[in-house]
Amino acid sequence: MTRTILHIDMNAFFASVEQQADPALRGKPIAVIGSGGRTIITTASYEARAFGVKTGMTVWEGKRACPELTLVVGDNRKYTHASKEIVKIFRDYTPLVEVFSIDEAFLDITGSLGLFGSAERIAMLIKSRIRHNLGLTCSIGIAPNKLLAKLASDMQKPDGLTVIRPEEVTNTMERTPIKDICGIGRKTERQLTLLGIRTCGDLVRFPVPVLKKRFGIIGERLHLMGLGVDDAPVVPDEEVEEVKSVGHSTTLDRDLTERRDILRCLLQLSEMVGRRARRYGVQGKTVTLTVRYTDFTTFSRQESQGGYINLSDDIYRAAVAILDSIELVQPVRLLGVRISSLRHQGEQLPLFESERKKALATCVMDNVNNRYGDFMVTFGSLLETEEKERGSHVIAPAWRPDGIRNVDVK
DNA sequence: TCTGGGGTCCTAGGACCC
DNA sequence: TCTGGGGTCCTAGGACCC
Repeated sequence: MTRTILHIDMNAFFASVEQQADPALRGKPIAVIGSGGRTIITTASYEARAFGVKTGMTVWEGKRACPELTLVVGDNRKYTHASKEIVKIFRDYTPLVEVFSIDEAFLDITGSLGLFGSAERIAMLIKSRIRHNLGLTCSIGIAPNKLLAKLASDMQKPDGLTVIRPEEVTNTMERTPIKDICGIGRKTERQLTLLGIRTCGDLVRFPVPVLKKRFGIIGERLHLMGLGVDDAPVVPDEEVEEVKSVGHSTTLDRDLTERRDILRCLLQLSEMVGRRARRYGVQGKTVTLTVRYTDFTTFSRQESQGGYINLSDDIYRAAVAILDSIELVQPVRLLGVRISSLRHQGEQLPLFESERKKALATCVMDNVNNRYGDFMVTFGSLLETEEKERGSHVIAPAWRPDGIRNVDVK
């Protein structure tokens, strides 16, 4: 049966939310950035894009492209709030809403067409309500599957509405560049280009066995992508799988060489990972430490623990143990801590008195921090840390209001 | 004055056990 | 006085997404 899928992509989401919140920013070139010393541009307003300011640029590059660029440090709470409001609107038209990221969603409206008339009408209603309630614009793609809907939403920006009808698929794909397909990144594009493949039309005509030999399992998928075929269902939030890992990493304001500086950073990261894991109610068996050197070479080392952990102190000890097994040969630019192989935490209290006390103290600390903000209460050694180095400068467009999802597009 | 941070999935090789 | 093979767990790295 033919499905009707909508993909909704908010236009310059973070920047638009900031412009709505502060009228003085409207109509101006602005860029939303992180709070760290070596941050990048997360989102540029359309006014800024006109000057060539792009996501991923350094602040300095952005300023060079557009000297009057206004920089705004991102505020996740604003975006989360806006995102939740938008998702509420989606749910008025179908229960099948898959929140793909903080500013993107797929809707399966196959069953809602009878009630609302047509896909275009639903799309127009959604656009007008988002504009009216939040002052934001979005681009919507309508197509028979997720791959094509996502492709369509990208075709007209900002404030676009693009339909790819089943009978138009072959024609559309013929001239679509492969890099426009969700799932074909820079590396794959380069490899395909070397094979003389530039459009989906080229991809479809290329022999599948050769693709399979070159790309393995992905090879077959690539062929289907080129055809515009995609059977992946829209998976509503309730059915989304459990989170598989919890991690934090940070690019330091300056490269570190001193062990005590590195340890302090690891403690801070371990605390952020632990607290989030405890909030999710999960424990991890594997701890991974990631290191990036000055010259950008990046590597990770992981170690399975004897049992499942989520106390900051336990994570910290594991991270330090891994650190001690490495010989650092350059100053450190980035550090990351992650736990994986997760399981749900049971209710049982630790067996030993000392462990029970540690768990209880952690719980009290979490409550204070959850209520009053990050790092109000924390380990003693963190208190020497500079104010600006503390806290979570997490600003990630892929971050989801409620947990994490499966990105699989097969 | 270079290059963020949150994730998922896949591959490949080694250890270990039967 | 032989050299197979399957299953599982673990580790490292890379591609991709927003």
